[in-house]
Amino acid sequence: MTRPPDHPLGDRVTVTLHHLVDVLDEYADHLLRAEHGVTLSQYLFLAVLSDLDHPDVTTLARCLHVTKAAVSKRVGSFVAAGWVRTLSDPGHARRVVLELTPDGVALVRDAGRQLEEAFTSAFADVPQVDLTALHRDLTTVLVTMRSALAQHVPDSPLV
Amino acid sequence: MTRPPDHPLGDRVTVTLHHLVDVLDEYADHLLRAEHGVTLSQYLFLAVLSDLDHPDVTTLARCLHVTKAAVSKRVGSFVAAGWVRTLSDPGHARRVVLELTPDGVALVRDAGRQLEEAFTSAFADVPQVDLTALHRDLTTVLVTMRSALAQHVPDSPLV
DNA sequence: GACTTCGTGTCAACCCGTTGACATTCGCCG
DNA sequence: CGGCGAATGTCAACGGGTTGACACGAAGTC
Repeated sequence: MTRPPDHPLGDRVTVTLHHLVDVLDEYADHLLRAEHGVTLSQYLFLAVLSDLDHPDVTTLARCLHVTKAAVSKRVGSFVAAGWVRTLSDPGHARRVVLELTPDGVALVRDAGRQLEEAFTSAFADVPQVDLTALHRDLTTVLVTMRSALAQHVPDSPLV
Repeated sequence: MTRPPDHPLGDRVTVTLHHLVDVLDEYADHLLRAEHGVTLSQYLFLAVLSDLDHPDVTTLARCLHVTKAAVSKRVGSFVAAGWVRTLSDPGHARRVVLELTPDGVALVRDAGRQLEEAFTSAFADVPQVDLTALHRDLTTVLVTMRSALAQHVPDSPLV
């Protein structure tokens, strides 16, 4: 331990949070690759799309918390993989409307269910902590930090 | 809400965790850019380097939880910015040893202190939750999920 | 000394994100 | 009708990550 008293990487809680989401993501990513041949990033794209009703590129980008350029670049590979179809709005020539193919719907359904089961069974191995209370506290911290962010960075896409 | 009962994105807690780290990172990134002209990613590179004693590329990569190729590519820009120096091990011709310049040391010290202050003051605005207990519970969940990950992905860099 | 094996760093190709610029289209208003 | 601002999607250039291949040096073995 080079410097025990002052930790240079921000408060320790932030480090633990990062580690936790890294582990959770790696776990989900491995399950999705092995069982469904998709990346976690790809699954999230399709899952968010499945919750929307024929969004355009801009709307999907906002819901994914990324830029429209990022979505625009990825659409091609999803269409090539057979999970997504692009439609054109007859009333708005520049709009590109997105929808899942039947294959995409099935993938999101099956992968989502399996992911749900895996995480609930994994979380069941932590009886010492009250997950509902933990979630509530995390939400409280989140809203506080979000307002703190809004004060310092008013035009952030996360607020 | 298209599907209220079953959430396809894994348990809600995971979503909240992602949002929280996103907000925390954005907050830190904005502070570092405005006050010190560095990205959060750049600061983390330098801060981890500052905690090690003349590591080589492979060692720093392991501590950053990235591949050595990722570190190898970034070193050049850090040297060009004047924060990092590269040394060569006289007893090991292929090793590239890294160290901070005085500028790099000062940057990590100043930015780290300011980051620490900002986060402690922000967390002080959440008196409703016991941060120590929250941290303890998060750590408990982390170790459980890490062992769950180790069971499914034995050769993961995170375990 | 020659051989194999391992460790180390670099490279190319790719994935995925950003910003800034751009052409096109929509919609409003004079 | 004409013009002009806002919205939309795409592109190039870049930051930063990965994997797989590779060249080279270190080290043990025959």
